Amino acid sequence: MQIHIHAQDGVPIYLQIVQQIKYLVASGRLQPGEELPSIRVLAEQLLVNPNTIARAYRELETAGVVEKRRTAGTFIAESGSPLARKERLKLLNERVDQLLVEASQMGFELNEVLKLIQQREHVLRQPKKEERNHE
Amino acid sequence: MQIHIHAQDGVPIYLQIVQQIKYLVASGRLQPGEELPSIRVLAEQLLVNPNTIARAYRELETAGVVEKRRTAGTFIAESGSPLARKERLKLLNERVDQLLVEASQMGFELNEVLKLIQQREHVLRQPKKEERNHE
DNA sequence: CAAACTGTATCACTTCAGTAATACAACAGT
DNA sequence: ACTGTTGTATTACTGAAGTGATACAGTTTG
Repeated sequence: MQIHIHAQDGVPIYLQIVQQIKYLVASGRLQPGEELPSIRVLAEQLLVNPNTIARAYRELETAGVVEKRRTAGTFIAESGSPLARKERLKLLNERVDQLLVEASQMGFELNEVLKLIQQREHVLRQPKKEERNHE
Repeated sequence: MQIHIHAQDGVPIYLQIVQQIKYLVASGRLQPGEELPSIRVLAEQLLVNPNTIARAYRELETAGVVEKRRTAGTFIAESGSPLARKERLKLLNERVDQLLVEASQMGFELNEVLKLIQQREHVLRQPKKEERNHE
């Protein structure tokens, strides 16, 4: 599994991991049921403390992205997050609000935002080999 | 100017101020050229240290929302942020990506996201007196 | 020029987020 | 049962973020 840590990006390591795994799942490059590297293995690979990986995995589990089986390992969860639709909608609403306020601040029109979203969605759904610059 | 601080929300005071002022500008309730309360006055009103307000105003100035005139006060900036379009697009792209990944994680389809955005935009653009629950 | 107002700068205190070292507990396979 | 693998828990260090006390530096205006 390809995960890259950018040391002094300001973004904490465990969060970089969380985000990248979410990307991988969202784009289908990690499939439900698939096993993730064990905490220690990934820790060694990325040269960080196992606790840091453990934390990332814990967050991913809370978010419903991943499922931990006691002594067997960590796996991509079967379906989407088990949160109630109402909860999810509330969360999504907050995100959308943030986005719209920022966009408005930056002087973008609604149409531009919508167009941009369709473009990015397209990119996310059809990840080609060339296209992996996510920063 | 109506700003409310929720003490232990986890969100730092200066950020709450920044966000609320951005909302007020984005929704047109604060107009370009309008003067903000002086640092000390707002500090007293909100019962926080003047430094905290100063910080909020500084961030807003950096973001291009606000303009400080040495000894005259702080005012809503005339036009949108002066950032180059390219910069703004890059920022917006990041936000959009985040949103889409989260939405996908939560099991939402593109159409639902788009619809939601149009709803929220409508709310932001037409703020009625009754409609000021932004949390 | 003194008083009253702007925003600014410096420094110190406190808390907490991020990370690490290290020891623990459960299960699988030989 | 032993060994090696999981993930877990406890504790401690460190640096940065958030806030505050307090002093500074320009304008305006009486």
